[in-house]
Amino acid sequence: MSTENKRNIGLRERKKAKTMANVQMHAMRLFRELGYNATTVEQIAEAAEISPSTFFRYFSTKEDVVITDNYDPLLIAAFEDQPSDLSPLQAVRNAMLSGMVDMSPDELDTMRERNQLIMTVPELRGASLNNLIQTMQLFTELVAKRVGRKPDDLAVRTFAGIVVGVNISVMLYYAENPDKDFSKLMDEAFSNLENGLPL
Amino acid sequence: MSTENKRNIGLRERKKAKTMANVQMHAMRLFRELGYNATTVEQIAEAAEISPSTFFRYFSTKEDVVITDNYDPLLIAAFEDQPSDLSPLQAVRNAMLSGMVDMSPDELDTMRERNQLIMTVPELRGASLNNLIQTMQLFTELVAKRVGRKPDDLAVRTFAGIVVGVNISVMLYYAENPDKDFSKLMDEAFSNLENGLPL
DNA sequence: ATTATAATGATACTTTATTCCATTTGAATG
DNA sequence: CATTCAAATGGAATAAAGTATCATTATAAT
Repeated sequence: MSTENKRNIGLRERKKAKTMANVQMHAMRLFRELGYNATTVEQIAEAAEISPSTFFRYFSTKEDVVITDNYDPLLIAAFEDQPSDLSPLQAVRNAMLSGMVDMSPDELDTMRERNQLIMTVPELRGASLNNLIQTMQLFTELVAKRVGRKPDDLAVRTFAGIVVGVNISVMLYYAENPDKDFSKLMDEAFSNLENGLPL
Repeated sequence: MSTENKRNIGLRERKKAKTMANVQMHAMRLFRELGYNATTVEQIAEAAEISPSTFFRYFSTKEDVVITDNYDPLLIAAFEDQPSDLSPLQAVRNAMLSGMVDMSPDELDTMRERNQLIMTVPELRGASLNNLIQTMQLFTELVAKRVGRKPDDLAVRTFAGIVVGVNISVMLYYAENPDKDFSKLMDEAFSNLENGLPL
């Protein structure tokens, strides 16, 4: 190990990230043009100029090419940054919204298309919900820490489940109403929850 | 049409129901013994003494042999039976619990094993969550009707999402703690929600 | 008893996903 | 700059899920 080799951002890593993004881009384009099920991994691989085997090295399933994201670390950081005088619910709400406000129009567009595809295609919806549950388990840890309870406390679990439930309803609503503002919908949904579900 | 042919419970229908239950039984046994992924549809078909093609006529996917149930009609009926002076949340809570109290120990056992399998195997969890969303959409209609709002009202949607979220957390908790009483867990989780998530 | 309809089994086929191995490419070192 | 090492890649072979078709068998209706 020489003077500087801590950072993993050599040519190799940069190339991998580039390939990954490229594959996702072509995949989304093909899904848009042909439909998700009508598009084969072989076609995606060909469009991205890689072999099918390489595709599966980047994404372990066809679903993953749509599902894979890295919002969790950001979400965690945002949650832990929330002042401790906020209620857990307010902290979650702020954390979720903070991630969306500073998204470029381009990123918002990508997210919208992704959400529509995911919520429309059963396989993707299932995979995505599975993903949400992992996020939920992460959240359970964080919330437990914050309120000084154990992560296997049913109240903490229920809290995390409810947050996920709000997310699901908003994602579905947004898929049906893509012209609305996602962060506003999320904000509104959390408002309802904070106000004790006024129906 | 003769004097009596309204009821669809001829020999054919009875046989089908029997075959279906038989396939599910053998599938669950094999999944228990070999694991879900290590069990092939061919093995299930052989154990149940049917052909693979017949398997796919009963269940459109391998997942479906675990997921398929018919609780929705019961749940709907139970919800609509709730007195109108109850809040929507209380009505949902009662409806969900009413379905569980009169289950035989045998049925409870089956449900416990099913839940554990589903929550443990990613594919099944995804498929099951997808199913839950369908139930959620059903519920959205019912709640909207009950409170006199439209089914595309975000508040109604959020409410339904939250109910689903509670269910998810309880199902996961129950999979990890199979010795607890499922209906008690559900009751406790809804209590937390009604009390405004005391954390 | 006969005709019509529905369920079944057998076969062939497509696609997803996994595995193994030989080859290529980038990284690190003297 | 050449060489060595490790990682990424492509190609081929394989297994299982799921689909489509068609002949056969079982049930229902008259």
